[in-house]
Amino acid sequence: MIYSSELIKGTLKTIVLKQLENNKRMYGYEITQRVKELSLERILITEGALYPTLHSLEAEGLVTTETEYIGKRVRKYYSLSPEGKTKIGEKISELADFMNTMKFLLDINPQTV
Amino acid sequence: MIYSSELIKGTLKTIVLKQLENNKRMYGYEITQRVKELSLERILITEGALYPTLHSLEAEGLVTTETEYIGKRVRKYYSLSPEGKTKIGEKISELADFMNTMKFLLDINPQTV
DNA sequence: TCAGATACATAATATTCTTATGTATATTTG
DNA sequence: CAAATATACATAAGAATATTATGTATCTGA
Repeated sequence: MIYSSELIKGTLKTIVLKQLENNKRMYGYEITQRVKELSLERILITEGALYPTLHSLEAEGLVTTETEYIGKRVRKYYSLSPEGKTKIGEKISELADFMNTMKFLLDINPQTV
Repeated sequence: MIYSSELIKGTLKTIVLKQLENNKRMYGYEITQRVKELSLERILITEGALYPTLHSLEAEGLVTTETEYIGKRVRKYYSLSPEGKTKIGEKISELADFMNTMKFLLDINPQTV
């Protein structure tokens, strides 16, 4: 089951920044594959969503980039900037808090996983 | 702290439908006030977001409406349709599942609340 | 009386997604 | 070895849905 896209809206930047926090340096395609794998195929980030998001994060100064060539193919690596490192902590706190509020609002009981 | 609007995107219909499940019959303004109260002022639904959403839910057949006059002032009550009752269960399941995936992706530890 | 709350609605604008398209290289498989 | 698939970037048109602003009107409390 793939999550409906509305759900992912609003969390995409957080997901991307978190991957960069975990892995130091990643390129776009790698992020989509990693998230697909970690989410057991349930979060599929399309290219049309990913690249504008990465460009936006760069414009906000939250990530920095380095372009490399692997053979003849270009690859653009992204890393968290110092501001990005601060931001990801804030975003995760806010999301965690929001999820607790949603659980309460929607009567979702904690699961024993 | 008010949640950033991006977070609420994608969950607004679920929040509204859940309130209607809990309270059988509510009008728009009442929903905004109830959600504001239950969320401890952290989820503020604006009118520009609420009314188009309610109209959309009606167009989808998930809610039915009755208009009443309280004195001279009109009030439009919303109730879940049978399809809406089914839908809210599905939406909450999906959201609960999504939140578990997000916790895992973002290394959010369960809180002892 | 008059400010603020109640109660609906819509329009212009912004954001951000989906879907489609474009370009190109690398790898796997029949 | 040819063709399909995967890798890898990017942008544009269109859709969905939010913000912000505006409009109308009634009710209530200080």
